[in-house]
Amino acid sequence: MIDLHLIRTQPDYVRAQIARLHADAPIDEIIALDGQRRDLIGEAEALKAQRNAGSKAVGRAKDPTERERLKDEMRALGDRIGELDDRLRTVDDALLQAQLRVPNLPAEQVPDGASEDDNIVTAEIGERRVFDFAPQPHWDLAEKLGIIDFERGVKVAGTRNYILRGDGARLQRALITWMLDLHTREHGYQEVYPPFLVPSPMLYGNGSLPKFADTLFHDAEEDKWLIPTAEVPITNMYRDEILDEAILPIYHVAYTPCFRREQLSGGRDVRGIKRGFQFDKVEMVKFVTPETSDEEYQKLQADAEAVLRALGLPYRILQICAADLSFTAANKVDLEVWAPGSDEWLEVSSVATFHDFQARRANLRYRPTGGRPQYLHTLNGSGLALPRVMIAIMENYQNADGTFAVPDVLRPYLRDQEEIGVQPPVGNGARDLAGLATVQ
RNA sequence: GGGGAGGUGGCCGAGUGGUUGAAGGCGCUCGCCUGCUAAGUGAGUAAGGGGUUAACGCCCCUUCGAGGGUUCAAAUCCCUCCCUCUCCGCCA
Repeated sequence: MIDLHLIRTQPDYVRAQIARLHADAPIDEIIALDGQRRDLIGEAEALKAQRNAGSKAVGRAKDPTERERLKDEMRALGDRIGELDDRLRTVDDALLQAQLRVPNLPAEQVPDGASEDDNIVTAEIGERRVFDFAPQPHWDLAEKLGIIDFERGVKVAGTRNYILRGDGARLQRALITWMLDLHTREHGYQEVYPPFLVPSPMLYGNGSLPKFADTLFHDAEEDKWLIPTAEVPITNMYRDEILDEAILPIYHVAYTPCFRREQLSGGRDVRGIKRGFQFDKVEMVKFVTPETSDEEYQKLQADAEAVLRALGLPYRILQICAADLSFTAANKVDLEVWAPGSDEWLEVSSVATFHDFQARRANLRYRPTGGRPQYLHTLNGSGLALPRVMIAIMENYQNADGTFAVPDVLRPYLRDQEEIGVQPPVGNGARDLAGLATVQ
């Protein structure tokens, strides 16, 4: 949410910023409701002060007649207060609903633009490899090697599902462990392992609700949602708390699966593992003071880039323009890795700063030394999204014979294995079947 | 899933209808005092919202797990829900 006081005092500024987003927001409605709300509060509170004083007088009153007279008076007052409170509740709720629909305002330095076509490539890092053979897309390569089983994934779970097998599964596990180690050992993050199924307020807190309900998986029985990103549980970890300034900044990193009801679309995007209903991600989340927020944003981006650099993958940085900013972000860059087999840039990280937008929704505050509590700033960035990193490794490190090399940094995590080749057959003997029989 | 106990301020812990926004203690802050420290001593020490002020501040409302109800008046009584502890059951 953005500051109600800002909307009240500088509505034109707010409207102008929202225009930059090419978005709509119920600013007039909010201003009207805010006015009604404050009028009602003033009225109700004056009556409450009267009733509180009157009720004390009842307790002190000696004379029974006088006592009854006061009680009648207070009863009448109570009825009027009840009416005002009912109206206030209605107005409050409408105001909150309207506020929840207002997107975050873009940071000053975010460039204008009309659509995602106006995003700006600010840097391209690393050399794109020149192949002396035609690089395969990962869906062919991985299937031939037997490390991704598309057919059985679909059989088990429906379209856009796949099963990683053998070294495919190991590679992803190695990547996860290595990324977590990198961020915890070298970038100062604390690893956390959060719940994947959370109730609605958490999604309002990070800004996924109410706008993106149709892209989330919901369990009606428990009224809980599968997380679309680790950002959801982590951002809410400190909700309703007032943190000591001394403990900020807080850095967390987590590995979780992410669940998204992607809108089905035809074409290339359905091939391979680029886009699924479930994918794994290592996510970084920061809680910082407003003063350090810009600096922390730069560092966060560097932390995400460090993963790609260490893997030796060519990537580019995309500054997102105002029109393409997500609902919650004040500023955002995407990191896109080059996939030579698929012949496209793949978004593997989104690094965003939210200023106090999420903090207001989730009630995340800190107490400046000697001062009054105030909202802190949140930031997050993928570090990184696993399937697309897998794609990039397979496609960039592939050999002419259809195998591919393991990037140096991952070898210690794969028993020094140097390349991934055709997987040996499975289930081929009495040994395996005998083993299976004893498994519970 | 079933039974029992309980959820009060930064922490511990009183408090079963009215001067209790909440005793007492601990912690913390500022001051006094004592060569230093410890001890002692005085004062202060929740959040949110509304109003007022140039500002410091002042006034008012709300909040004792959450929501609803009874009452002139609720931390205190009633209902629903959530959470914690505990016994039993079940279970990776």
